[in-house]
Amino acid sequence: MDSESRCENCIIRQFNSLRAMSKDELKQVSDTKITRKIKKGDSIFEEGEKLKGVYCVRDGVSKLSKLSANGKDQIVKLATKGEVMGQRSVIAEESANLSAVAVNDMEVCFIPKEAIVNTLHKNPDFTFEVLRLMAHDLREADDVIVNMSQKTVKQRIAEAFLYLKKNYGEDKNGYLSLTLSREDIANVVGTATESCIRIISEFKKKGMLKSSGKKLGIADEKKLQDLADGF
Amino acid sequence: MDSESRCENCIIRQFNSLRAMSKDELKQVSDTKITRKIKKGDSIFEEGEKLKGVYCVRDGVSKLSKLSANGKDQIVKLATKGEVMGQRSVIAEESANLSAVAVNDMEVCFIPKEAIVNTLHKNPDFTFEVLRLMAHDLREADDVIVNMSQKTVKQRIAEAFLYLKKNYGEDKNGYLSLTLSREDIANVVGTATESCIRIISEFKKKGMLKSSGKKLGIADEKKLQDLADGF
DNA sequence: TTTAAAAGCTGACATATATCATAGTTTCAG
DNA sequence: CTGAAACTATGATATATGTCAGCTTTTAAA
Repeated sequence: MDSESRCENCIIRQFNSLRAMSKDELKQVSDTKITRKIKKGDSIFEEGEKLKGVYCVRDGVSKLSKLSANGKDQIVKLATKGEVMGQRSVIAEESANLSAVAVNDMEVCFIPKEAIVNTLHKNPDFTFEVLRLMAHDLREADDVIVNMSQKTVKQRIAEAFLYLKKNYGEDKNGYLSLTLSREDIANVVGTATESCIRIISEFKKKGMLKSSGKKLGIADEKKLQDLADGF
Repeated sequence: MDSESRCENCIIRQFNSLRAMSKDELKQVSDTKITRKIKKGDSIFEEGEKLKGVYCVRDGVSKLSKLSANGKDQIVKLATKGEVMGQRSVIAEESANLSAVAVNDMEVCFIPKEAIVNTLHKNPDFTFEVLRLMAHDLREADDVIVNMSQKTVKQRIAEAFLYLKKNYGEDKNGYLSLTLSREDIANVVGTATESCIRIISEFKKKGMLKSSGKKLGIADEKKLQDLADGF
């Protein structure tokens, strides 16, 4: 599969609308995109920046985070292959509210906002699909709000590991494919790094998590799930 | 202003698209809507319910909340005159993820989902406007997530009062127009009712809030803002 | 008007979590 | 290979917040 068609797939998968975009429109997106390689730890865009387009993740994982007043980063979302970053800012014509930083080496393709806005205006089915996805995202955001305010740090960390397994899978030995630093996990669940480390150690002692080198794996999914659910 | 045109205004204001909806479409919405009166404390729809349409708030305020595993309600949003409830569920074709309960006596109008979906499919400008609003909402949801996980309860309560003043205003004596119970405030900021009561008392002692009867008012906005910002 | 229920308040106490300090361990650039 | 920097780990302690219990005041229904 060449890079052109792979990039189209990003858009198509994200917007779930192969049928909704005409050949011409796809062609236009392909013609205008630019591919970039991003090294682990490097930034793709920063909070407050005016985005000139959206970024489609072709390979690797990016963390989308926001700096809070107390100087801590809160990771709001992890974006992986096939996902698009920056579309909210482009659609709402607002500056980016999140920063995007590469969790590991990445490849992203850039799609100028004109191409997106153009298609949105010309192709109602496409727009409707984007709307449906955004409605779904909004629902998920509500769930996150409830979890953040009602669950304990332990429960949220348990959930984070279940999420990592569900969304990124595990290798043949049962270790999570995506390895995040303790600090990143802490920033996902909104806690102090030390607390995160302590709880992970506790989970290992209790046989819910296992580790091998710097890899972490889920050893007892049911126990972890029960804890996350508050039992 | 008769009730028909007022209801149209709800939709128009919410979707910010007077020009985007044709006369015929507006007519169709008017023809299909049903008006309902809701008493304080009564429910408009429940979490998990399949909504047959959206509700447009014509008068009063509704709290949109979700029951968490530990049995506490988390209020995710307050919907007031001109706002529409249930559109996410209708657009994403998912069951409602939030319950809507009247904070005070309300009047709402019901718009069947066919009318909405119909217009969404036929009128791309309308769809694009809805999309823009939803993109904006999603950004706000991200901000709430960051606040919930990074700010203290005191900061969040301070913010809640500033929000109430900003969005619902105050009477001539400087008391908030919208009076919420301590429990409701606690459920907005995600804390225990007792903690909320204690902190409100503290704010009164420190001259940041004032009270008269069951009304609360902001006595020192700057102090409250500084606290919310972490100074 | 009476009275039960809901809301508001306060104290005592338990506990989760943050913070600070220190040290071992891994990673990686030079 | 080596040293500095980043990451992981753990203890001691402080603090914010939740929980439980009892009480008063307000609200609203009979």
